Amino acid sequence: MSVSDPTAPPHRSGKGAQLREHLISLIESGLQPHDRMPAERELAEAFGVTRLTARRVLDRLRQEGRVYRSRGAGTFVSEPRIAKTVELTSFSDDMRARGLRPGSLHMTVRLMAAGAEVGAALQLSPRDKVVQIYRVRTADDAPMCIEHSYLPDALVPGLADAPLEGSLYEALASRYGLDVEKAEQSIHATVLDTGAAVALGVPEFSPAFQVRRIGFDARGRRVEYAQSIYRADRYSYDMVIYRRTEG
Amino acid sequence: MSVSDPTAPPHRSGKGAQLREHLISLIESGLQPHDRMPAERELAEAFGVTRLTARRVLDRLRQEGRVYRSRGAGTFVSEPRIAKTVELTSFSDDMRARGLRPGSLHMTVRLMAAGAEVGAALQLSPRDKVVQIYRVRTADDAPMCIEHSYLPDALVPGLADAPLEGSLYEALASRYGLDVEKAEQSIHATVLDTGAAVALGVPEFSPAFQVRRIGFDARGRRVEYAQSIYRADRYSYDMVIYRRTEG
DNA sequence: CAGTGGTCTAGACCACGAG
DNA sequence: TCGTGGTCTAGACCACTGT
Repeated sequence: MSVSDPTAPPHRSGKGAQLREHLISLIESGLQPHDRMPAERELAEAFGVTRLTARRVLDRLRQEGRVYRSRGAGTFVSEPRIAKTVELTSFSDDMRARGLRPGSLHMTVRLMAAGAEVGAALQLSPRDKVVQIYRVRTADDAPMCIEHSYLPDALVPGLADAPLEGSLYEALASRYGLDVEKAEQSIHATVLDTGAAVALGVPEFSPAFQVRRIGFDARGRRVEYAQSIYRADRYSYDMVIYRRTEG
Repeated sequence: MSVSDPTAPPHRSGKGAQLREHLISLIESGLQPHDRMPAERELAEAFGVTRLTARRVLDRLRQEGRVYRSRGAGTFVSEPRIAKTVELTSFSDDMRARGLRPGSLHMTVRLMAAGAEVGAALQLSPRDKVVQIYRVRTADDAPMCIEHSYLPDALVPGLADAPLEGSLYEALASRYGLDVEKAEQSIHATVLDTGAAVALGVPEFSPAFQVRRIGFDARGRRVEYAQSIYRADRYSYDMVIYRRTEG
């Protein structure tokens, strides 16, 4: 069948992925918002797949907010997305999605004991070793947020010795085979204390987001605890959310 | 086949829904976190459904964060959720999920011209009529947020005359058949001005969330524009997010 | 009424994980 | 090697929408 490419991740090949690419280009260049998409049976015949395959692709596009579906009527192009779907992204990807160039300042990496707060978040003993990464993250070279990340040293041996560049998540994947698949995140509104205000280059007591995040891999292991402070004047949290489909 | 019940909404009946109920009770009472769930083929045979049906149910449980899946290994129970999945909820449901009793103070309802900001958000002419609903929302009788909601008068005729109690979304569904299925939401960190601080009963310049939301129905019509200010000392935004499954 | 999406059946082959 | 999830085929009946 010559369908498989052992180096490709799941989803990348397969008929569904090809149909998906076609539909996305259709949405982005051929159709207007609220235009009707081809019906499931139509797509199935035109692309030589079964209706189920066409359906899965359309369902995913709906989940992403690109189309909406109405039983008995059809599938329709959504209005252009002004906000991103809620998903887990690295700071780098997040900034690029906003049209900004990500960077880092003042990075320090060190090995330390987890202590109470980090230990509780990562479910380690307070005496267990963690790698702490401190960075001032920049967007178009201006400070955007202060980030403290903590990773269990047992999962990332030697990380403290090899300086990392760019995305931490990419480094975790390539060096340790660790993929952060899920995160629990809590966002608070706060104001900046003196130290944070200086680091971000804004006045003291400016409004800010405080984000605490625990990252999990596919097996449910706690891989990362991150605490970030974002400048509110440059950052807003935009999302598309859906009502639960059922009780 | 006697499967259908004309009064039941989609999903409520059907073999998938029954299997789902069984699996949820399994997760909540029979299994521990990281225990393996029955395999797809096993469930299919035990419940007299095809593997595809069992698979859809498990996939949905994964999407909700209740299980995680690993190719070649199996499907496993997730750790208890300490944060809610991101989904569109009414203020009332949100508060109840946090174990608080929702209420309202100082509600006023009036008919007004949309004007520039509301008109742009709802894609109406600035001279079109909208219903404005102002409420101070309470949790356990203490102020939690200030909310201004705007709805196109053409979609909710007479809403301004009949006082509403409880959830706005429930009233929209029961009186007008309007279901808000999707929302675009933008959250900013800010500090309270004098008027908002007085209404919420906290000091001036206290940190706060400002939330702007546009609600859409299943056909993509703009049904609601809401602007809310939440006290940061009582409110945090908690969520579970997932990494995109593919490029 | 015809056409649409929602659900389901009964199989199949593949890639991956663990023993 | 064997069981798992991931993908796919070729049909079917139902509920709902719009004409």
